[in-house]
Amino acid sequence: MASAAEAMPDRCADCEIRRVALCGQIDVSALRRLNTLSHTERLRAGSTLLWESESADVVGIVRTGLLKLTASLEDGREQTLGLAFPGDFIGRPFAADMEHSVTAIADSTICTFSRTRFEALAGEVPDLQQALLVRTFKDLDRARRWMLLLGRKSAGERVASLLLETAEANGADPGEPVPLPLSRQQIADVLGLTIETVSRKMHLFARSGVIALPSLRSFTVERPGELARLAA
Amino acid sequence: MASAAEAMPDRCADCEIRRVALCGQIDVSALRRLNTLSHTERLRAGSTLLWESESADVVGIVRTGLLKLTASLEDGREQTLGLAFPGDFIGRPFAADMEHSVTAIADSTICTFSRTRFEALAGEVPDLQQALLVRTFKDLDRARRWMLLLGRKSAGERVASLLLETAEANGADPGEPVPLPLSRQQIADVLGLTIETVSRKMHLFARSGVIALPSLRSFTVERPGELARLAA
DNA sequence: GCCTTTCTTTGATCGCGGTCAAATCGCGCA
DNA sequence: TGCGCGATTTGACCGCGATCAAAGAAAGGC
Repeated sequence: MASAAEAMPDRCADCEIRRVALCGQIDVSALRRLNTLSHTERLRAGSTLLWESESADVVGIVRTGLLKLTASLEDGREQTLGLAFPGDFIGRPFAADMEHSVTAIADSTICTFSRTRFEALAGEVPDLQQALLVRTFKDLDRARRWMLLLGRKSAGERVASLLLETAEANGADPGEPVPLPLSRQQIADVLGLTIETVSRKMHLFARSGVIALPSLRSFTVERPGELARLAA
Repeated sequence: MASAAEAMPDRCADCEIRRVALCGQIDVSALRRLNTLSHTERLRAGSTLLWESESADVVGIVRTGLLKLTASLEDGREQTLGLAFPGDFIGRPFAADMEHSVTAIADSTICTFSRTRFEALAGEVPDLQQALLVRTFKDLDRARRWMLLLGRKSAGERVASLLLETAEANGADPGEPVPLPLSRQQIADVLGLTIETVSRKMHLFARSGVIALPSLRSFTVERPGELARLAA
């Protein structure tokens, strides 16, 4: 039994993402302080939490759902810069303006914190700052690996790469259906392609027996080795 | 006059990058501790300091020169993921393996540190860790902005963007020559294009009077507004 | 259930940028 | 100054992926 001084906040006690998120890397007293700053934000699919080139006064940790980070050109062309899964950190401590928008793809809940108060707490809790640093390095490496895909891979290689990563992230065995949380347009925005090209390549792979497409929002990997080869 | 206890290390006293680098964000006593860990590494243009997918036991701060971060596919296609200018931090604290190579483009000098010792010091000096965090956020936003270029911009827009950024980074006025530290191949690797396309677009802009190409390794901006428009 | 709306698929065509090839430039060096 | 080699430019051509257009399939509303 934990004493009153060590009690974990109710909201955190049964939170499954604590084992993968920042808040699982700090001790209970720091967690209690972090929790006093936090508000739970519920976001419907399609609504935007933070806007590109506007100042943002909140940061947060994704609790449930799925969000995308995007940047756009004036003429409307859009590129998805990354996805934020449960446990991921969003927002920019120590910077006023956002360089990208953050929009919910699925209904999502986010533990949000005042940016300035989070910054202050990070300054006082080295474990928190270090966990955030390690996570940011991972995000940077993820972003850079995606640059190789965007700069040098063909359309087929891009689609195969995404399918492979999705299947692996789900730990799916060959033949087992893998949920696909993104629409065709969202896949195109992630891969830097058009919706038509995405559709064509997926059905090309399906016709050749590498994958199957049992429904719009799922797929199965029939020949993992071949899919890996196609991803280059 | 500083007392002996506060004396700045000789190597740092006259170092011009201290005002832009991590080492300028920490107090003198922490700087002295950091300095005791450091070795000066001299790198000839073309030689590689850190290798993709190999473990790295050093991190460092670029002092002079210019380096590139690159990732490759098995078949030899290469993408430049970023450039490291004087003051930039390279390497991955808290991670054993590199996800990209770090190669000198020009002769360079780097203050290097044992990765594990740097990690230990960062844990003891919150200012150091915070400065590294802020720098990493900036690197992440830089990388993500480049993703928009790689995913959604045309060849002409990519070339114009690079020329514009280079001119702005040099604070060059219209008509004034801007040094171009990259070869055509290196430009192509940064932009996700081929050398032929880069050459064609640069000469197209020169013929239309937007820029001039007085030498292979320099250019001038003749019509800044038009160049900005071309960058989209 | 049926209708509307939106998303996806498929087809036809076009143009950008890659590929292959050759000429030319520029720099180091004898 | 002329030579040699790598880097750059230029040309010809082609294929990939974008664009435009239309049909088909799901999803939501009444």
